[in-house]
Amino acid sequence: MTVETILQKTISDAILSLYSESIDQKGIILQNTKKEFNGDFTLVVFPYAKMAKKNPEQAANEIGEYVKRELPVVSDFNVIKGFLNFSVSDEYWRQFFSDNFSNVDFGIQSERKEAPVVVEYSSPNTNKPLHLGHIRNNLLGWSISEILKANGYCVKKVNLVNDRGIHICKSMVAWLHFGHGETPESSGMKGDHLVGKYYVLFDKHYKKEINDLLANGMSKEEAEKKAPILQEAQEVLRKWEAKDEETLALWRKMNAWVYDGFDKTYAKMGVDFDKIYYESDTYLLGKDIIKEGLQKGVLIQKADNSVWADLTPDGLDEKLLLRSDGTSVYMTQDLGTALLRHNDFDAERLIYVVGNEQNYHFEVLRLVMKKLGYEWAEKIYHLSYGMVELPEGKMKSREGTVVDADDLIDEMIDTARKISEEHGKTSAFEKEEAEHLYNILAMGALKYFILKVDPVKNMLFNPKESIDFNGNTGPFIQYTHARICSIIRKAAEKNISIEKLEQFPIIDLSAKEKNLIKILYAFPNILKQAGENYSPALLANYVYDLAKEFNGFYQDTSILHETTELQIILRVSLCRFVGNVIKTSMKLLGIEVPERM
RNA sequence: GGUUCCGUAGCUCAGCUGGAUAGAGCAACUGCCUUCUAAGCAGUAGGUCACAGGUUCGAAUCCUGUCGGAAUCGCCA
Repeated sequence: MTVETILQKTISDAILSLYSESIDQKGIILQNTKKEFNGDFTLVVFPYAKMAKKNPEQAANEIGEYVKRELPVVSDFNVIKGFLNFSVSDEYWRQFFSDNFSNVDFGIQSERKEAPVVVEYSSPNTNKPLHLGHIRNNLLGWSISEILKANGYCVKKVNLVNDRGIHICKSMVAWLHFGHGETPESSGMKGDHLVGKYYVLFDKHYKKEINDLLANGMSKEEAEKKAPILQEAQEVLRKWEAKDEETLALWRKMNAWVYDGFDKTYAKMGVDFDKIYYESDTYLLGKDIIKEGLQKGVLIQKADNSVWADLTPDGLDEKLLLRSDGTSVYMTQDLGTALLRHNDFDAERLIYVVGNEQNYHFEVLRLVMKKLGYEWAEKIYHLSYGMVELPEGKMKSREGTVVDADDLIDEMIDTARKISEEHGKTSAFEKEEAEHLYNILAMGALKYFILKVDPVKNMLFNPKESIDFNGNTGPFIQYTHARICSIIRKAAEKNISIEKLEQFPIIDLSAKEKNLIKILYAFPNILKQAGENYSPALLANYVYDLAKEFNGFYQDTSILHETTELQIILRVSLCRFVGNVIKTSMKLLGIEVPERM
């Protein structure tokens, strides 16, 4: 039990005994006392003062007296206007500190919850390489999965690869026309980039054909449909659906190239999956559900045989679920895969990490599922995230303003190398060790930069200026960790053993030490909130605050000097604690922390 | 036009379920490397929390409206 829960309970008792009002202890909200005031936890008493029909100050004093009398851990209290500030005894903080400082799993929930949480993320198309938008998706999906695991959930990370459809056929057609048998081996290109190259070539050629047709007097709309290369792609799609062996062989070959490329990018980003679904296996799913819905009469069939869901009662419009020719649309498939996933995992929650351009889609998905009688539709949660914008505006593939994931990562590594060498940081490093460090720093900078922003918000990414190594950045936190490791190494050289903690209670904590301990104390709660809100940003901003606070402490405290051995032990232990929490937080964000840099 | 989301310092972002004097970083300016790593620290300056109403002891936070920006409203995925 934490002090907060004990305080809540006692306050609840106090209100009951003083004012005969019963308030659930969970409804008693405590906040951390602001730095400018004395105390550790603050109760805002205005609501209870009203209840007690007394003025706030009087009520605060009464509650304060009661709590101080009943709770030995509360050493004192003070009242300012309607704010009741409790001071928790130093013994409590020291005890908390010595109980937890060496716990590498501090804050991690060890009790396992039974039902899994399924997190779908990444979900790439196989016709082009991953770009900056995918990076946000992948980092968010991976990190939130790890955060949920740390909160005791059994998490299944899944990827639904969109491996079929007109887009991949476009790449195939272009490759047949212009490829001359080019392969990743023959060209030295990464497979996904190679296939992407042909997708771009297709588009170029397609545009040219449209222009030619326009020049011949055809309408724009017609030209877009009649362009020969597009018709060819559509023919390839028909052949694919008819399981034409030659088409399938090419499709398999080119997809294999792409997967090979994706795997490399995923590995660089450090993300992984427990299960991969392929749309080619699932794209026919969902039709049965629709039929069932028709029989139940919750869906409507129009004269042309197309099937619709009427969502006007829910404030939306009508949504197509089956085309007039009986083929399925995106929504049909998603209905099917949702059911499949529910059956596969019997999950407590189905999380989809998908961009906010699909907010409407998921709203409809949930509503239709419910209409069809699947109560578990409420378990579907769309973890929606905003777009990544560039200084020039939106990323547009046609205008070539897309930031390629692999290019960006390489560029980051170059930057890390350049800056590190300028600082002369790695002159003593072996070459291999230095390269490894540049890698860690580059990915740390990139990941932290993206994860620290609230997912719902669109974010701006300036490739030239945004990725920095100073200030609120990944490398700053990594740097803090490296210095902590350095202190612990030096302490070991001085034969300072931090195991002698039973001696701690006789040492007074300085204000700065106490402040750090209070920040550390908050970690489990932050972790829980990050899980509940599906927001790695919460954790990222917390760990920055911690690192910043530690740096201030580091600067004006002689951790290893000019003091008694016991004080040194205490401070080194504090370093250990801060280091552990930084390491854990960063790990959950997917960021490695080096021991020296 | 309908719906949803966003709007906080010059720029990029925090601000937990309403609480005390709105916080960081970057950029600018001042100091600090003989002392555990200066990728750092301390400080100065920078705000009508888009705007207007409302709710209440109390609003950046909740409600309504207005103005800006984004997304979406395809028999594309």
